Amino acid sequence: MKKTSLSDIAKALGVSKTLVSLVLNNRGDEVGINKDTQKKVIKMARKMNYKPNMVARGLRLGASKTIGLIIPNIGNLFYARIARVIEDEAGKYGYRVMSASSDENPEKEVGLIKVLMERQIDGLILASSLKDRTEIINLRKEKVPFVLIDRYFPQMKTNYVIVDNYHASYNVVTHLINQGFRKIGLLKITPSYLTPIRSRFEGYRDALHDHGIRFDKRLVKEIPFGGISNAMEQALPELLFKPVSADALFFLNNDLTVTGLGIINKLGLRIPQDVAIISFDDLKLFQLLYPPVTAVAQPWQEMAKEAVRVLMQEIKSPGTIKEKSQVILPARLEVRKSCSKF
Amino acid sequence: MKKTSLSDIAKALGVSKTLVSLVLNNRGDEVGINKDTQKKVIKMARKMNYKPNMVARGLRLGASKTIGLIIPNIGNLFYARIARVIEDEAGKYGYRVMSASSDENPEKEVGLIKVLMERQIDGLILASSLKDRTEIINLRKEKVPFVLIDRYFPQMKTNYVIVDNYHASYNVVTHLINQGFRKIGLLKITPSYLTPIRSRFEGYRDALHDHGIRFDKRLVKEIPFGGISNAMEQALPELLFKPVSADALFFLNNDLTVTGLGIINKLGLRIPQDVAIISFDDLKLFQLLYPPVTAVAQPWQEMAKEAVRVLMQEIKSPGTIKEKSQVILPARLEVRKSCSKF
DNA sequence: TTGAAAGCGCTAACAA
DNA sequence: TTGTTAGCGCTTTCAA
Repeated sequence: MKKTSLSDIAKALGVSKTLVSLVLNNRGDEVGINKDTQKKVIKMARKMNYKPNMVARGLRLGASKTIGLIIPNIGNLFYARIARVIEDEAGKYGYRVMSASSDENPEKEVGLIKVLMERQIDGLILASSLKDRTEIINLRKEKVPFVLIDRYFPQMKTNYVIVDNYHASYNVVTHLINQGFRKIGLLKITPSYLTPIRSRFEGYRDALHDHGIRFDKRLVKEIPFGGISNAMEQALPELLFKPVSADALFFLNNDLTVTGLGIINKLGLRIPQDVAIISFDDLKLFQLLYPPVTAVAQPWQEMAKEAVRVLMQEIKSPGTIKEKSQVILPARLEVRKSCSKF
Repeated sequence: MKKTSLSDIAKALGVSKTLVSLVLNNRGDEVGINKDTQKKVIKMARKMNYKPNMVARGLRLGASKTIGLIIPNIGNLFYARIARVIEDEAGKYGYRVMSASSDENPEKEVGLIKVLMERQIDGLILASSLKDRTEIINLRKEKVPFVLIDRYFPQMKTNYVIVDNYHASYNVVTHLINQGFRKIGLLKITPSYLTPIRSRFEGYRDALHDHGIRFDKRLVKEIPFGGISNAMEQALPELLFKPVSADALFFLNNDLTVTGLGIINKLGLRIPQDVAIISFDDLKLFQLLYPPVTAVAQPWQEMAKEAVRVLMQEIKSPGTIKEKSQVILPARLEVRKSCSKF
């Protein structure tokens, strides 16, 4: 038993497809179709359990009512929450979302973009791990409406919604310095060309500089996305013991913090007496750790909402808006006990 | 500048669409198309930046190469991780996934099923919040291949991949009893008709019974999905203080545990001296809490993998397999210090 | 107030 | 070795 189509209904009723289509799209009155005919059509549609084929509709209309979402990893709570909000917001406009994880892998990301484009997405929200912007320039050439989130390309005029990483990081480091810490280790996720990572690094560097503390590159470690555990097992002792002897650690994402806390625990070090801790990206459980972990709470909800808003605007009036929407959201430092001296 | 289609290439080359289609689908040799012609076609396709329109292809072929995933909330790490694995696994077969969150709301879920069906998904993975199976019976009538995960319908012969909730829960409670706890509070998420919740409850009840402990319904609290915080603020004091005075709490999902821990903390109670804690569903940070939280680690990875495997099998040979795949995976109890009397 | 026909981009049967 | 034609299910002119 095949699915019923418009013409099945039309045939059953001895009318035309057009008529059925019109009625079922609530354009019956507008066009002036007999009320009774309308009733008949609707009744028959229900009786035959008709479900419109949105794919066919999309093909005809040239719009799939689907947006793509590419993020590093939907299995990371930061992005999972964003995905959730995007799903809800896009849903309000009748859009569904197809999401895909890039694993911070540029080649994979390029592949995903291609796949999603082939599936005729009407727009794309992208937390890109791309190194250079050529791929983004391509995107623009293809005329897909898109919005960058979390990461952007400073040299390019695109839509984006990001967090003010520089100041958030600057504030973190300033706070640590004010608390009396001087040897602040920084744990970056790679690839380190990602704009949030770079901005956070610059905030770190400038805050040190502005407080007269010399930058020591031994305090900065890069941790590859694909092998966090191993890299951290090696990096943390190097940072925490002689000769480097960091007295504070600043983790640049939630995975790093969680893994880092585990290792610090195993090493038998006390927080904050032996080492202070601050995390970029906040998790609920951070409040319940002993001691509670200070963290930068990112405005993920606003970011997702704004991204959808901007994308919908771009989809509605493609190209007409000359100035791109560029949104920079502040992050909040949640000071807890993991970074207080004494 | 519109996108290039097959016929654009055909026109540019003065050949037929068929030819182009055949070549681009790597069926050139099979059919026996001139090597040179093939080269020309491929070159022109590249030159014109051709991207196949999978929607049109899907319409023609009657297969979208898309599967739907409906879960309670992709913003919950348990489901986010599952979604990630499903994405990866389905990708291996050339499928993309469209996910949607039901918020444990049956009406919303029915709506989502409809929307996804309209979008011509080839299959559905469903962590259902439906109360009765009529909707699932409909699904079967529609002939969409589907697999239930996490939750199932005992009276129905469907594909499903679930966790052995009953025994996991039985083991938890037995462990608590062996540790000397007697007044074990149970915090269920609603709707409580969900099979995992029911099975866990039954495991709880039977374990108590088998150890000669009387079931006390005052020890069981239902927490609505939509208002966890408020409900817990009220429920926990009722459980923990007189006259009920629970000496242990068993939380039936990670949200409950996280919220619960926060409240216990605020109440100034010590774990496990004042109250022991066990969580259904494990989180990395549970190991780092003070004390570390005992938890049931669910095999989410296997569950997701199996679900995709079964679904792909069902899609490939629809209806031919008479016996449905029913997979029940064991869960592991990770004993930590939050539930030891010592 | 309704219908016929074209066409979105693709593939498959059949012909040449 | 290649082309013609039909049709997936839908909407939209245009005509009646």
